[in-house]
Amino acid sequence: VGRARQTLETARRKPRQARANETVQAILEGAAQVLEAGGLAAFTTNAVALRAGVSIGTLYQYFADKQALLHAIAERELEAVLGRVARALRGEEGPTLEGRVRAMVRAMANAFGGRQRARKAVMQALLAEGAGGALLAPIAAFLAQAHARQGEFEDHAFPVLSREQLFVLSRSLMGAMRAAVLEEQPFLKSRAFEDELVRLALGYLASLPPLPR
Amino acid sequence: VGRARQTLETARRKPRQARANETVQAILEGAAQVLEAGGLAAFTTNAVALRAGVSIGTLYQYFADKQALLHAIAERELEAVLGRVARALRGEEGPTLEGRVRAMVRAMANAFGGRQRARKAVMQALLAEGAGGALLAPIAAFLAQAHARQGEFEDHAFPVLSREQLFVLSRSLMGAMRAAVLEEQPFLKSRAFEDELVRLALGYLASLPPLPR
Amino acid sequence: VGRARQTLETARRKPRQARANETVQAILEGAAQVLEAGGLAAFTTNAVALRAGVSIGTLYQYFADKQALLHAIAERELEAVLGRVARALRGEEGPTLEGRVRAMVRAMANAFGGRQRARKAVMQALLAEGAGGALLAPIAAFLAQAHARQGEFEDHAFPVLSREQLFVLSRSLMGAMRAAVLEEQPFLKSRAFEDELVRLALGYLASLPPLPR
Amino acid sequence: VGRARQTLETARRKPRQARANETVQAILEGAAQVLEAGGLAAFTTNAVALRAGVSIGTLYQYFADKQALLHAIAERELEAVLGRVARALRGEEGPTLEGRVRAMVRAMANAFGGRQRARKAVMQALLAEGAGGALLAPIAAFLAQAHARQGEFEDHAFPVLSREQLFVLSRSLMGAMRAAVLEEQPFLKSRAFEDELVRLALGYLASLPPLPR
DNA sequence: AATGAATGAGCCTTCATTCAT
DNA sequence: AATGAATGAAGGCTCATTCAT
Repeated sequence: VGRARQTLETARRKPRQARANETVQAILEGAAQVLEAGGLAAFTTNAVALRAGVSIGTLYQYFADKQALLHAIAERELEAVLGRVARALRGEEGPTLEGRVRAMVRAMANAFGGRQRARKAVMQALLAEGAGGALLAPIAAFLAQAHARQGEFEDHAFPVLSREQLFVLSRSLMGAMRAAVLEEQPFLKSRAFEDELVRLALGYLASLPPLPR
Repeated sequence: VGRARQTLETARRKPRQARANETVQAILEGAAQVLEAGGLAAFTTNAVALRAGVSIGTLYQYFADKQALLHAIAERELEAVLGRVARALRGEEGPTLEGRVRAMVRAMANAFGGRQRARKAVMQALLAEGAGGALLAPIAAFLAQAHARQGEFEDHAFPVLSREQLFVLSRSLMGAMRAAVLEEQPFLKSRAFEDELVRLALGYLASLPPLPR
Repeated sequence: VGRARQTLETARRKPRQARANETVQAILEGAAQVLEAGGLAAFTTNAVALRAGVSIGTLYQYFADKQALLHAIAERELEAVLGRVARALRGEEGPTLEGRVRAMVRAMANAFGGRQRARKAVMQALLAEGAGGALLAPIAAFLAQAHARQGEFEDHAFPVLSREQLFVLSRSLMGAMRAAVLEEQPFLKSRAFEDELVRLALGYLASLPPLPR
Repeated sequence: VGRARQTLETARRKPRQARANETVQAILEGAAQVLEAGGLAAFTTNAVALRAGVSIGTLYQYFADKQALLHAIAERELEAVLGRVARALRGEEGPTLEGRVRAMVRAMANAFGGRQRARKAVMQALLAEGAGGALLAPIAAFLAQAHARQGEFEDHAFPVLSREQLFVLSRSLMGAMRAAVLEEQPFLKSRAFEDELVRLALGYLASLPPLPR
């Protein structure tokens, strides 16, 4: 976003920055392709540069190191997903709790533009350095605030969730989805699968004690 | 030489295997220690050999390559866990559905003898090569057969689960646990966390339609 | 284009040269600063351009390569020193032999405007390519001519020096000073150090046989 | 020397160490050759390994990094010289002050087995990291203690030297010799040159005030 | 005259694996 | 059965230099 924004703001003033932006995009795209094609093992800076059609030196002009590149690609994809997830949770695609959860599930299932291996690799890499939490932060945040925004829900009382409950709810959903990705389950984007995920979330919420601390 | 050795083979087999077994155990233990101490990044074959007190050559006498070592260590730990998980599911530590689920959750949470970093590293490594599914096989198997063994449950009607339902139930549980490990959550072995996992499973089961196909 | 430009050449030369000169000075100053701040290791053409506030392309418009830049900076500083050294040797700051030697030593010790690290780095770089001798040429020249200019000295008979004697006298003085710079000795500019250098030179001269060949 | 000794001591016990020792020597020799042939610029770890006839991996098995290799080569050569310098200063090759100084000068002039470029390169490298002082430590130490050992000298009263005097005496000698090396002066090992260096040292000592503080 | 994006050769270093002893 | 010295492919990264604009 930072860079994309810059392009818009200063495109006129510094035509050179336009080229730079193209290069950055090419690198990110190349990185995603390498990841998709060969997973984390094939993800070398040289391979990315090659695929992106730039020199290795150019790559390092824009990304401090390999990790930075990984973060950038994660961010790029995440940005796209999170926008849709946020809209879903805000109820813009259906006001009921179920509607929101369903929309969110759908958005997550379609993350990374369908590049499952790349998605998998990025996940692994981020988890490996302990930055995996960031992927879920927005979802956790929504759930954490849901109680306070009780009024928004037409059909459901939303309990305050404890730390552990929050964790279990978000991670179990993600876990199921992640497993479907990693195991390349054919039903990943099916309605039946989506139904079960929604049921899992709603069933869990329904089973919570009426008056949690 | 080959023949002469063969002649002695039977006589020496026992003691040889004993020594060999010790060596293998030493290597596996060393591997677990290296993993625990430095994570996957420190997990080099040389480091393992050093920690195990054997030469690198010896290590390769027992393990074809690094992956084999990793699989062996995973297997060793898995074996220990799976035994307890199976007993839990069989109802040997409490006949109710909740009791079984709870015992299973507990067994899983205590896997790897408490060596969380090693557990995390092994998980990562196995996931990286797509072998992660193996971790869930026994649980999936149990759930798949639960309906058929309806009689075993004193307190609960156990529905037949569809493919998607089976998947969601097992993977969401594992996913939550996995995330707790990978994110090094402090509450991994807490009672509160255990409660929520049990609730997740039971809540999901309870939310299933009365008469599934 | 080439011709058209030539037509204008004379008219614009002055202002152009003025700007160009500013740029060159900025680059040289930036180079000195980089050298002083980070030594030879930090002395990259990009770093110099950045510090000088010009683009890397501009730097290369004025300096063929990194070495040329280094030579230029050495020359710039040398020019300043040599002027003072020459005046010292000419007796303009004290007519006696001791006075001249002392003034020379002082001038050398204050070279590079006190930027010791930069001085050290330049020395290293020049020595590395065997151009170190240039630093001493003027001094050697003076000594070589001193006998012929016997009349200039009020207090001392100045012997003709053999090739080896000339060499030893000049290089030992420089060597001591150089070492003080490279080892970053705190006493570099102290009076005590200066005294000893003067003593070294005078003591050596006094020990020469009365009638050298 | 340390390693050579080990070979003799443990040659029987650990034949493998003999091979290792050979390798180390080969690497050091290769390093010296590379340095001699192409100076510091050509001194890459790959070049050294190639010249030494070992793989790059082997090189790194014995030397932590490039610097360590440089230090080792410096140490190896230094050890050889310092032994002779020490003997000279102890008076074992002539009891008079002049005899000692002369023997020392000669030992230094013959340092590095005549490999001047290698010597130069090593000097530069060590100076570049501020470790240059070590090269002179033993000489400085001798001079520093000479006064206390007054009785050893049959022909000379040896004054106590101040820090600055010690520095000037040792560095000027080294400086002249160094310059002769770097400028590849033909008289480097001539008697005439040696005479002048001795004269420089003795002349300086003679010019010191009779009763220094 | 100036810019700065792009280049790519080449450097240092790691580590899985082999094989002679 | 064990040893450990040796190997070398491969990776991350730097930086002097070029050239289209």
